[in-house]
Amino acid sequence: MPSENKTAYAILGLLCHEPMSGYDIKKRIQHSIARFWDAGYGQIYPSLRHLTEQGLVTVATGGGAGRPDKKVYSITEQGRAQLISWLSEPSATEYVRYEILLKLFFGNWIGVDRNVEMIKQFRARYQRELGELQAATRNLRQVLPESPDHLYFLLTAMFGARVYQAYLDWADDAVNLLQPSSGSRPGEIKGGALS
Amino acid sequence: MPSENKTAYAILGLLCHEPMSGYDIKKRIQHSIARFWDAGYGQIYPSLRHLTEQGLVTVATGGGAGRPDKKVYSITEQGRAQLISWLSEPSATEYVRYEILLKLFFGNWIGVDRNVEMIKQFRARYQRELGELQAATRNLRQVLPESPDHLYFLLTAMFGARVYQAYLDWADDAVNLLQPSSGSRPGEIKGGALS
DNA sequence: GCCACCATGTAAACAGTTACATGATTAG
DNA sequence: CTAATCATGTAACTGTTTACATGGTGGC
Repeated sequence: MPSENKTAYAILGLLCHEPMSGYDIKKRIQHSIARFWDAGYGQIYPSLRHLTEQGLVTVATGGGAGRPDKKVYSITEQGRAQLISWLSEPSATEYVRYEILLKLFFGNWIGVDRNVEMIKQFRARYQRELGELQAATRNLRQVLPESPDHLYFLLTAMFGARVYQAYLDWADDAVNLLQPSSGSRPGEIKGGALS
Repeated sequence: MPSENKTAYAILGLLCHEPMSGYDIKKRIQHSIARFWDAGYGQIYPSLRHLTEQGLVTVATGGGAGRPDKKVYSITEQGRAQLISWLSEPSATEYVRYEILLKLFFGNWIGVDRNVEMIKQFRARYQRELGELQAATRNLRQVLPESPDHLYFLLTAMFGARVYQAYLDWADDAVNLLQPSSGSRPGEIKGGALS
């Protein structure tokens, strides 16, 4: 998907908060933006080299006692300006790829039970994730008054919570539609999204 | 994203219903699976060639009066078997890329108003799409008793409706959090996803 | 005559994943 | 001693988008 390397902006954004190594960036991504924008080492290291060549970040090698090969990257004034400029532009439309829906769309070629099983697995996955997200959301809301810098993190967590909850609600609707026998009277569907 | 060409399975699935040209496939995708699995000509035509080479589909050139260069693709028994085998496998986890959340995550570097504006644009986009989806969903539900083959299409439409509604709800929460002044009392947030 | 739509494709660039390669340190 | 974690990177491959190229048909 050619655009202008959004992942590099993600890295720039993280470095805007504090200087870090590529390894640190990966970890930071993991428990912040990975749910909606993930990146592997195969993207991070080449991006850091590219950003360095462009003068948007600088490197400071070594330093840490006993581990001389650690490279700490810092954002430059130029990099900061570039990031802010990008942040102000309107964002591209969302890109999603739901293999489960693709399979389900052609679900009439396999048995109902197999489709139901797939949906239930999907549901279980996100029930777990929703639990974690809700805990994080509650936590962030509590500390908001003291540290308002967590506001934007909270917003993204809230997004996840809303969407994952929608996943669960849909999964329940779907199973009820496919297996009208188990649990609800035929034709009965609860929830407001259908009315 | 290496996997094993899921888009080819999408094409196979569409051809399983009825023989079509590459051009027809593109249009069919547009108003069926594009919301969760889109594909352009640059993927469709090469995929069709590949599928033909593998013997999963066959081509019938010409035929249509006055337009001799139309190629109609049909799925083979082998293709059908391959599709069904794939449908039965567990699906990979969902792949998403939300540029708006990436920008919002670094929202503290730009003004609150700009973030709010971005969220409102996001909201407007999906409000429109939700309207269309809900209309389609209502329609599909009505014709379900006569034509149960639309069941799986309905399920994917319901998914979209649920998720897009979640987008709208989140957008309202987010704007309220960022601008406590306009419309609601400070600290007040409606909706169940936060409690 | 022009524009929209039908219809097929290719090539280049870009984005992203996976597998590989290397080696130091630390906790059990 | 061995497993996990720290730490950096490359190369090959796959998937996707975009831009380009071509030409016919039908309506205004």
